[in-house]
Amino acid sequence: MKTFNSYKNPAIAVDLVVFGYHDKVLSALLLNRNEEPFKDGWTLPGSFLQMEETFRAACSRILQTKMGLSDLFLEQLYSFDDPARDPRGRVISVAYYALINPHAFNVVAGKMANDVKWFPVNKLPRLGFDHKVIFKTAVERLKAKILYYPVGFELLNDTFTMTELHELYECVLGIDIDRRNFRRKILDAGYIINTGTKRAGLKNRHPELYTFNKKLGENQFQLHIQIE
Amino acid sequence: MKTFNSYKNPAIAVDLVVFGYHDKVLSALLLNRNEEPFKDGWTLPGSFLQMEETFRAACSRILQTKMGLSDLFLEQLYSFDDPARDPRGRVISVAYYALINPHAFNVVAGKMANDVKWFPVNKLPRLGFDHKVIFKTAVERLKAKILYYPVGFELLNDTFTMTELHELYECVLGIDIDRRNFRRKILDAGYIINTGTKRAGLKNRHPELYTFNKKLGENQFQLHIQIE
DNA sequence: TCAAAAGTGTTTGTACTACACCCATGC
DNA sequence: GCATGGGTGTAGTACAAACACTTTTGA
Repeated sequence: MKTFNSYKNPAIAVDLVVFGYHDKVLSALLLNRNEEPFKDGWTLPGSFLQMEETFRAACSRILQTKMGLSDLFLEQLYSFDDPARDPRGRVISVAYYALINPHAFNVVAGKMANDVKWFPVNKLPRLGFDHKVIFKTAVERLKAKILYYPVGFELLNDTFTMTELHELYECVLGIDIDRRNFRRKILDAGYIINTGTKRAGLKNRHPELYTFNKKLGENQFQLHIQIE
Repeated sequence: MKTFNSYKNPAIAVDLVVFGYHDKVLSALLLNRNEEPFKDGWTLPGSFLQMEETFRAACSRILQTKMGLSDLFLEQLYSFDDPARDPRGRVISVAYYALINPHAFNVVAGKMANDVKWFPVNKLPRLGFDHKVIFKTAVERLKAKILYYPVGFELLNDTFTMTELHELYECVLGIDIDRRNFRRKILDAGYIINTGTKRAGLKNRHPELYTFNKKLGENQFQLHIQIE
C-alpha cells in the first residue's frame, strides 16, 4: 500500500465557544491574545490539533490548560475553511461549543487567569480571525438545540426552580415565553422531575426545586415555541 | 508576526455523500477504488484538500472529475477525526452531502465511468474507511432536513406531481404518510405552486403538475410529521 | 363501465395560546 | 395585611390525524 506524506497540509485548529449562564445572562469565554496576530485582542480559545489527537481531546486540552475546566458538554459545530481566515497561513478551524455552569466550576469573575474573561453574548468585543462568524453559528445552534435537548442540564445547578429554567429559555431564545404555558409544556414532556423540596430563605413563596430527568434521551421532547 | 510552518499536519480529505432519487428509490453514488487501501472495494467519492482550496471547491473538483457533475446542492455534514480511520496515516475527513436529480444530469445507470455506481441506500455494500459512519450521518441529516427545507427541489424534475413528491417523502423518511394530509400541509405551506398544466398520456386521471416556490427560503415551513 | 389513480372535504382530538385567580412567604 | 413572586386552572382556537367520497382517464 502506498503511503502518503503528511507534509504540506493545511494546519488544523480547534476553536471553542464556551457558553455559561450566570446572573440571568448568557455569556461566552474569550481569551486575550498575548501574541500576534491580534495581539491584545479577544478571540475564542483554541489550539492547533496535534498529530494523533482527536478533536475532543484537543477541546479538553484547551479547556484544561487555558481555563482549568474539564468534563464539559461538547458538540461539534462546523468546520471553517476560508483560506484567508488566518493571516499566518492556511488554517482549517474545526469549531466546537461547550456548555458550563460557571458556579459549579468556580470560574465566575476573578477566579480565572486574567487573560480569560466572560462576555455577555450581546456585548461581545471585536473578535480576531473569523471568530465572529464561528460565534454566531454557535449561538444559532444553541437556540435550535434548546428546543429539543435539555440544555439547561448543563447550564444550571443540579436543582433549580421553574422560574430559573424559564428565565434561561427566555434568555437564550431572546423572546418572552408565557410562564404558565412553559411550565405545562416542560412538565408534560417529562423533561424535569420535582424533587419534593423547596428553596427556603426567600422573601416570597418558596419555589419547588426540580432536577433534570436523566432517563430522557435526545429528541425525546420537542418544545414548540414560535420563534419570531 | 511569527509565522508557523505548515509541516507535520494531519492530511485533510473531503468526502461526499451524493444522494439521488430515481425510480422511487433513494440512492447514493459510490466509487470503486483502484488502489490500496480498500482496492476493489466501494467508498464514498473523496479527495485530499489542496493547500489553498475551500471545501466547496474540493467538492466541485471531486464531482466534476470523478462524475462529470457540477452545480449541485451541497451542505457540510460533519468532520470525522478517528485517528485510525485511514490506514495510511492521520487523515481528517470533512464530509459534505450533495443532492442531485439523476435524470437531469444523465447519470442514470450506464452513462458514468464504470467505477462509479448508484446504490440504493438500503442496499449498500461494505464501505472502506469509516465511510459507513459518514453515510449514516448523512441519511440522518437528510431525514431531518426534508422536514423544514424543500429538498425535493434538488431531487425531482422542475415539474412534478403531488404523488411524486409524496413518494419522495415516504421514501426518504421510511414511513407512510397520509396522502391527503400531506397534500394539504404542503399546499398550505406555500411550498409548491400549481403550474396549471397536467401530465398527459397516463392510463388514469391526469395529475396536476407543480413547481417549487423559489421565493420560499429556508425554515419558512415546517412539516410536522411524527417520526417514531 | 370498470379499474386505478387523483382530487376534495369533514370530523375528531390534541395541544398550543391567552388569559385570571389563588397561595405562600417575609416584612 | 400587603406586596411579591409562585402555583393552578380554563376557555378558545388552530392544526394535525383519521377517514370516505367523487372525478378523471384509458382500456
